Amino acid sequence: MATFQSLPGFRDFYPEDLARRSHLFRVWRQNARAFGFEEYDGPVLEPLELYKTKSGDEIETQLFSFTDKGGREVALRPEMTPTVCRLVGERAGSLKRPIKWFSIAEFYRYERAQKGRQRSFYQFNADIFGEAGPEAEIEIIALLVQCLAGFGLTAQDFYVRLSDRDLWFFYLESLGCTDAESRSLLSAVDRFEKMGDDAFKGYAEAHGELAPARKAAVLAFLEIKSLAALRAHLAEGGAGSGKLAARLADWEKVLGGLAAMGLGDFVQVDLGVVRGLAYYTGFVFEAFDRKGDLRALAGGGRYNDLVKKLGGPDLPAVGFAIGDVTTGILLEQRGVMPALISAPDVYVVSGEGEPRRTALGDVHRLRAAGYRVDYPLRAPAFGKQFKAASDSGARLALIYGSDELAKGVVKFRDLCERSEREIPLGGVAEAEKDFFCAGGR
RNA sequence: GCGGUCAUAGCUCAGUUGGUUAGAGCACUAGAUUGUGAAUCUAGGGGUCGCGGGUUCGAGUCCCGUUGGCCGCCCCA
Repeated sequence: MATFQSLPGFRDFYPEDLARRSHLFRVWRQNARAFGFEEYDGPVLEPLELYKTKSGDEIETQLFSFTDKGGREVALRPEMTPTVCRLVGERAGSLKRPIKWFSIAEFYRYERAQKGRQRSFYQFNADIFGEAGPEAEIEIIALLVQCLAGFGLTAQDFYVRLSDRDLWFFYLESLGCTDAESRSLLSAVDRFEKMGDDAFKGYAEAHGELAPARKAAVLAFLEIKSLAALRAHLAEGGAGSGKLAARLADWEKVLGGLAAMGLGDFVQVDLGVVRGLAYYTGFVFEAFDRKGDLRALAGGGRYNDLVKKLGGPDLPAVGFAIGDVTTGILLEQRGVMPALISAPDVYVVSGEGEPRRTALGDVHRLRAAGYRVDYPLRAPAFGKQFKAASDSGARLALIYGSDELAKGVVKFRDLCERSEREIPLGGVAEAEKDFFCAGGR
């Protein structure tokens, strides 16, 4: 049996594992629909160039890529964003705005697997296209919160850190930074939390030592953890700059909208988050567990230039993705992963011969009516069958024996109450209906 | 790509300074039990001890390599 193993970073999903995964998908799908998002999907295999165009040539080292038999350079999808940009871009002219789409799909990345990260994983992706205003951020962040809160997680379990790459650029510009310097500084900000002062080494190498005053300004800015602090900081710097003032107004809208939805406790201003991805153009956000011992649960932001860059029309967009691996770990940790046992509604016990034939007729009728019905394929002794009925987790057992048949009845046993009554043959479907509608389920 | 650590049954593990045919609990199957439930007793299936090589009269045990898991670094769309 040890001859073949699954590939590193790829998981087997035994029924109990798949039940957990399906639980995630169910909650995500249900909430996305509640928010008015439509589900889509795309190909698992895409042209390698699609990802190189979006992320640069180096990305290939992180991809499952190969040359197909037709000589095409292809890659298993490592993310959904380029695909959905293509889909939306192709029909942008005929799609009603705003375009609110979601998907649940499997992705592949050729990376070293570790805690919370596999080479194959699933993501819920949600995006809004065609709305450039901060109203789209409110909607997408609210969905992100609900896609975690929907499991029973609270603001004590996780939170969303909200930042803004535009704000950073405008701020650095007001400090006199060139565009190249700003980009380098943002990459330092991204690493600062983890690396401390070493994060600025890359900047020093490229642009010379960072002036102390400028560094102090950057550090003060990334420490900002509230809207009030941001407001005060910008006022202090005499941020009369129209750009900064306009961004601040957008911040007021986003945080005000989320507060109005009752989600204020889930969102934390945190300019220390910038996300390394160069394609983000405005607000960026990441969801983390409050204890901080897991990697990011979800990440997203605005990417107004990407659809165009990938060959589509000029279409503003904002979106996020949640992964199944870290989310699953968090749900287990917080004890909100339900016990997902798959029990039938009814277990049918029968004798051999005529009783069994009668039972099979009812088994099928009940199944066709939508009940989950199980029975032993090869009927063993009655004692065994009762144990099997009990083990199955079914609420009800139906008993077809020669004694019952002789009387024209079926025994209807409530396995929880351990009570039993007789119902007339042919009245089974109706009795089930009465039982389960009365709250027997 | 780099470092640490681990690997015995489906699961959790035991296995003596290297010594006969590798064990236990749980789980699974069957019987006791041809009509009433989580019990008990009995029996059974399931292992090339991750894989390969070396040392040795003899390796689950010692050595080397390799693959895989876990943890961390790089990266993280």
